Amino acid sequence: MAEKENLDKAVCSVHHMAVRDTMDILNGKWKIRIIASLSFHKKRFMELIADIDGIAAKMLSKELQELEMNGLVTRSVLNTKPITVEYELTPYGHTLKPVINEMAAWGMKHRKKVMKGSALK
Amino acid sequence: MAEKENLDKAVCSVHHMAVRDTMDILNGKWKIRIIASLSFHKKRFMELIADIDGIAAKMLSKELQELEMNGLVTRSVLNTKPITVEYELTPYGHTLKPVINEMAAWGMKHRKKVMKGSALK
DNA sequence: CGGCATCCAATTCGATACTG
DNA sequence: CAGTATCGAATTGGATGCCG
Repeated sequence: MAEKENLDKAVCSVHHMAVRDTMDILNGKWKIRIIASLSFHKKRFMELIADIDGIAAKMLSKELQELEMNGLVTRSVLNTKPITVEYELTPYGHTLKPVINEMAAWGMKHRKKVMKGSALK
Repeated sequence: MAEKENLDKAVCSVHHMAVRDTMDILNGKWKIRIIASLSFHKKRFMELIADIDGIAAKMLSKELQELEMNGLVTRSVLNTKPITVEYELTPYGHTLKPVINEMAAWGMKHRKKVMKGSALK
């Protein structure tokens, strides 16, 4: 029984450490939203600004760089004039889709409660 | 084809809005970690502090209050001396488990890359 | 268009000290 | 033990100007 308890603790601990690792990659206010926005199509800088309401260009730029450094997003500069830049999820970035999809599913299910919750603020 | 494109945009938009709603509830640096920590057992304030390494008492207190306001967590004061306070996920809070579990699954799969990524910083 | 640099305001975060 | 108060630091945000 003490063993079972220890196993229990170990499972819980591993689980929580894994969540922490994921959150380390997805740190910052906007990363999850950026990945969600890119999970269907590649997008240009301006499209991301329009899609992610509330984000400032400075923050988008900064968090895109961090995502790129972590290998989740690629940045492609196209030879147009004026310049065009496309951001796209890498295959590695796409592995986050199940996470994003669960979030979207939860958000849709609990939309009403979310509204109520935000009204309480 | 134009219709298909519009449908595409609509699906994408709804998906992204749902993610935004979820992130509105889970705003702040620590909420997901707190919920992950509570997803197995109810815990006391000090246990949460110990479990979520790096969090300050002030932030834990603040984010727990927000989670409580949004109906995700309950706070119970026990008549012991000194006082004991237990935090527990509500049934509503438990509906976030699939989200947390996906995060944990991703973190475990990509642990090596996460390490590499953090080394790059 | 897609940024970066700068300055400044607002918000968030964290360490320490203190209370019931 | 479970917080709150306070202060200072860090992060975030907006506005503007500039550049290729």
